[in-house]
Amino acid sequence: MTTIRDVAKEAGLSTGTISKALSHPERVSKKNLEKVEAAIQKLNYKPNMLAQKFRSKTANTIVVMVPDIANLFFAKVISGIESVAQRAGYNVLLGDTRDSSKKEKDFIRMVETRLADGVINLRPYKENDSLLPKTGVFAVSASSCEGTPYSSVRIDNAGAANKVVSHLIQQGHTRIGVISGLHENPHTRDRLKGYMQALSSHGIEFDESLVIEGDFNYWSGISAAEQFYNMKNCPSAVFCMNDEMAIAAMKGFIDKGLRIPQDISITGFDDMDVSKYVVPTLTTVAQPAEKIGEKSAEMLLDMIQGKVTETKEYVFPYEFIIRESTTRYTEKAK
Amino acid sequence: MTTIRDVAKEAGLSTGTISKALSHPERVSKKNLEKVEAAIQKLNYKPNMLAQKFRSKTANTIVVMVPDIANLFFAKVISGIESVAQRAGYNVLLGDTRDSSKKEKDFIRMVETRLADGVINLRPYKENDSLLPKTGVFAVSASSCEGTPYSSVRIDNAGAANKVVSHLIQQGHTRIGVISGLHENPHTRDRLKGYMQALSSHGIEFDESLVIEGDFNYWSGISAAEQFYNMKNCPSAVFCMNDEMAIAAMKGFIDKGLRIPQDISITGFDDMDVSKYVVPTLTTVAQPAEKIGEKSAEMLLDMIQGKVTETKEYVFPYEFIIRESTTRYTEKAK
DNA sequence: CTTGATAAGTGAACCGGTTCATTTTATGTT
DNA sequence: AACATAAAATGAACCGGTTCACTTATCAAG
Repeated sequence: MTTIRDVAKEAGLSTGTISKALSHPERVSKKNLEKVEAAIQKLNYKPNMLAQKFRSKTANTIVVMVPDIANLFFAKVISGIESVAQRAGYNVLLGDTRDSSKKEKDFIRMVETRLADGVINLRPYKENDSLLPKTGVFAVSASSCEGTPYSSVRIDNAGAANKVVSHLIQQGHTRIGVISGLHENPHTRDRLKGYMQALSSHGIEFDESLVIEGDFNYWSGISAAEQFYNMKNCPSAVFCMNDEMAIAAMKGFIDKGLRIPQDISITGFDDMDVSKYVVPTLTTVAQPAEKIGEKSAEMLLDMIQGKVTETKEYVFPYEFIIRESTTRYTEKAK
Repeated sequence: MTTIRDVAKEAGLSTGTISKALSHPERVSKKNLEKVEAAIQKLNYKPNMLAQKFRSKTANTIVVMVPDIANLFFAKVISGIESVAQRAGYNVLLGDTRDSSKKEKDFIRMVETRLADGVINLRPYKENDSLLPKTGVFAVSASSCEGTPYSSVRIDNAGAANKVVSHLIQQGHTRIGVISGLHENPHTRDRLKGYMQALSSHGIEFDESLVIEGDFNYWSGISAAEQFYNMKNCPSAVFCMNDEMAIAAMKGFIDKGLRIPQDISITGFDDMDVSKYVVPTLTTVAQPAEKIGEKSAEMLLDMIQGKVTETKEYVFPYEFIIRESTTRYTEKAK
């Protein structure tokens, strides 16, 4: 492996000059710049980035912790992070934590040990379950929830849920089912809050039996749909806490012979690409995933570069998209 | 920042002993091991990984180059890579290249400069368009095509396409349309080859006008469906080169009033999760994405660790999955 | 042709681990 | 107790860049 000293010898200059030629070419004479260039070419010199980073103590890397990489929503957030990071000359180290706190610890350790400059967490913050130390680690929570104790970017989940459910109520629905995420998930909590707000502000009483717990994955949507179908009094509309479960629920109901939206209205959350492919297309809430990623990265870089010191919370607007899967309530259901 | 020398002083030992205690604890006496442990605790010492990697010259990191992170197929391959890498103690650095060769070069440079030990490329190899140097970089191509000149993992794309199209022919279809990827894409080439083989082995003449070029994305599927619909002699079945375009085409045809599969049969490729959600569910080819990722990582690690030197090609079996979107040919079409 | 100021270049020290030849200590044998 | 041998510990050198106090070259002004 050729080192900077080899180049120095070849060019007849000192290592300091070579180093400067590479990082601050404007501070080196044109004549010598050419010599350096020639020597580098001749020796096919590639600076050892590990040595560079080690000495200069900046990794130019940010870590992104993802609970599940095979999730389209996260993929889009990452895409946004990537684009901002790249522009700023930072690398993005992606950590698929698979909800394992051991892995999360490993990635946080990378920041503590200067392998990375900061971390963006895509797993929503849960009280008493944060592995992030209070100090010494620059961190941003993307797609977070209310009450995250460090810098975060999110949408108003409760408000969005409220909006969706209010729309269903205005369409005449009064028995509105919910397919939620896991109860302990912070997103579930926020969105359920919005659901209940919508009911109460329209004078509808909350019926606990209409909330079926899912886990944000496909099969839980299918199973929830079956449970609803078998109720003596099936709801006329179902608010699903993400698109995947909503699409599953539609399939579940269709297989039972119900028509959507004539017999039952369905709403989702996230606006995945699929949601506009599916037949019928899905009424849902669009989260600006890519922008959430971009903003998170910007916030983190500002912290790393010392431009910002206090913790901030950025709340993006969401978009409620009405498509074919919802319609006015009519008597005929089931 | 506390260094190993601080720990040595605190424990009353030499740096060498501390270092050994951390990497080969079995070679240090129990008594001193405890002293070291105590000193580390007391000083809250975190070894500087950059220094470690710099000195030991192994980054324990592999780079994965992805043309598009927001693509479910890639996400699954990555997931497989991650799991193998993690198990071997390697980190995975994800590079979203967005088909930009500049970015690809940057990531390859990371390997050349020892920031990473090897690279897995998820973009299929295209002749005269490879940025990988012939030597000095450990590389594996995942989800590759026939004729990749370095180690690779793939399925038999041509064979799978042949199988799909042969099935359609056996169901009585003779005019079979194709929605392809971009012509220059190697996957397009391989799959088209399979399509033509199926036709010729059943004595059906190839009709160029039945191949419509798409780009693997949703809208190109919609547009292709429209073009087929407007033909004087619309095909009775369409072979789509990925699921996304197949789902789009189904929607396109349905919107025109055609029924699937009664009026027109549709097949996809990839078996995305959505493909079993969609109504009707999609007949397609399943690629073992996760396994492709795992195998790629295993091959790369073997190369890095010097266990294997020659370049290898691993071809996974594919799975042809018949669902609801295809049926026997009947006269009534359109 | 000095002088002074600025630009360019030098090279040894440094970053914080790991490594290894060498010294010290522990263990076993007779 | 004396000696051989293995195990443990030592600490200086090293990795390949960057940094910075210092020297040398350059050039405009007097």
